[in-house]
Amino acid sequence: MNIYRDFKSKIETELKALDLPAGLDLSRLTVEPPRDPSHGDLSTNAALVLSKDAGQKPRDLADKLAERLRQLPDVTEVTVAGPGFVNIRLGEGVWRGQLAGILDAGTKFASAPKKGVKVNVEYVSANPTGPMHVGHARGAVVGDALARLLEKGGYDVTREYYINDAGAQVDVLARSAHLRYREALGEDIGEIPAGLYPGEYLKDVGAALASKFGDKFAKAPEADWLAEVRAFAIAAMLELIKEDLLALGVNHAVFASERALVEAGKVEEAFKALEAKGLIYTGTLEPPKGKLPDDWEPRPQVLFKSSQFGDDTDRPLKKSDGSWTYFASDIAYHFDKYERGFGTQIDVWGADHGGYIKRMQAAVTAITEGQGALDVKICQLVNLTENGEPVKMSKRAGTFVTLRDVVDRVGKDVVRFMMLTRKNDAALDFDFAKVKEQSKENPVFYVQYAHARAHSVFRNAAEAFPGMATDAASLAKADLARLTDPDEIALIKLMATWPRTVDSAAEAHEPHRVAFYLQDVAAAFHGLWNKGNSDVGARFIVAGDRGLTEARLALLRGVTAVIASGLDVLGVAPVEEMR
RNA sequence: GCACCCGUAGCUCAGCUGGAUAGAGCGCUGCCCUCCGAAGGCAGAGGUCACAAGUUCGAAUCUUGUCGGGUGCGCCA
Repeated sequence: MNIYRDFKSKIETELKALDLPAGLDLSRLTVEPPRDPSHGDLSTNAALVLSKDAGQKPRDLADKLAERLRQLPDVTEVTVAGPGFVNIRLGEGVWRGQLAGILDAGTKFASAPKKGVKVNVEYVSANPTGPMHVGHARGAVVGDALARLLEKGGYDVTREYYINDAGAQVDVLARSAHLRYREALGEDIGEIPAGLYPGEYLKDVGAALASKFGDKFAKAPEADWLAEVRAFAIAAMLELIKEDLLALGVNHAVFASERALVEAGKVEEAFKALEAKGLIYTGTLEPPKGKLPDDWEPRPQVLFKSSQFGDDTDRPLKKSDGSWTYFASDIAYHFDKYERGFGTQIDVWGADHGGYIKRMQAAVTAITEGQGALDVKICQLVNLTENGEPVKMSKRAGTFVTLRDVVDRVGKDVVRFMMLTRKNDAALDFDFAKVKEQSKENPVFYVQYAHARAHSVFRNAAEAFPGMATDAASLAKADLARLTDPDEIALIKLMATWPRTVDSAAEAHEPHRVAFYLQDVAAAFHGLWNKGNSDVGARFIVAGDRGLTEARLALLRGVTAVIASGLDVLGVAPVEEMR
């Protein structure tokens, strides 16, 4: 249920009855809560948007529309304001009905009907060469919350992880693991040579290799063991990564292997598809302006005409030794996703990949002939601090903060919520001390506290009114007409915008909006609560008035449902007590 | 040099894809607990939305330019 959407279609119906020219463009028509509640409950810009095509002055058109809207049931007042806004006020019964609907639907309240649209969200996709660090956490949370948000918005979502297991870095991994393997066999390997991964986590892999292969590969030339050791090490690293992701509550349905893609000939296929469209040629790129790389020299390369699709320059698909670039296999991967039915694709990348967006979108447009759409969400850096002091991170000094460290220290719910308190493309501060603080400065606490506070009332109600049922189904039968306080109605109105929030956040691919919405709901709730401090009659539990108490508990039930529903989108568990 | 992101209250940030008098937290000032959790709330002060043009009924939001900050920039993934 979405009251704003319902009224939009009602308004469209009334517009049709106004005898306006046919074929009006209604795409810009909006029905939303006005910023200033004193203007009304709903506001539409219909007259402003349509006046030109309708050949009427906005105010005249607005007056005619207003006259018709006044006839609708539930509408108590319609006014025309400003340049031609039509403001509608609804009876309180409508809002109480919204609350009843929330109690009925519970956490499913804002779940949109299935759209039958497949969306692929690819996120994390960290190289399988070691455990994940904090930098990966944000992408993991943003991607996962986005997937949950889209599901709630009615999309058919697939969560995917692209394993970069075909490049040079996994060969380095294999060599590093082989060294640890010799170490496990008792050899003194000394210092880890530069260029190899020094991490301790590879010791386990070395030991496992030793028990699996014995000394079979100890003295063998690299060509004999590279493929086997590489596959073994990659598998081990993926297990590590999956454990870390699980600790964060992140679970991908599909792990797509770059190597498998290459071996299946998909890169070749994608290349030929582009070639057939005349988008491949051999040429020499202009040198980059400004600082030239030291070893720059002009070279002919196999290029894709990405500049025809909005990119700044054409991009190479093959290295000079004839092998594919990473870009080439990435095109194949995105084409593969398209062929698997994903017309809408979303990638969540780290900030350092910003320069890669245009070429990837160009490639998707080209190879799907404009049918596929790729949105890329870039996650900016997370600045870790402890009481305001930056946490220094250095791989060499061993002060490297892994994702697991952070989750173990503050818990997955705190990490998840905090990562969503900023737009993904803005940098984020994460202070170890602050995120555990129990005060209103800490948004995680503030929202959880609201949920817990409401539950404390349910617990206390049983004492004040023995036998009173506080479950949603029972409270739905309460006489909601007892809710007359303007702040109570205002809270219901805010809850009624939850489906709207889901829709718009899902459409914009912006899960952070949910986190902000929850803070608004929590604030409205805390405000209502505090009215009870000075005015005993304003409390939720009113001694001697069972009916009023039931009605207010119904309101609280609605609040907990909306908060729990919102937290669920973020992947955060609601708490009922905070002792 | 080019591209992308950013510039909103003293500070940290929202702003519902163009709407009406631009919001919240922190900090500052003044209030509210014999009482459901004060781990909270109420009120006040604080703004040329970096700047300048443009688009239109209407711009923090879209276009262009300028200034300031960040990131990236031919065979790394």
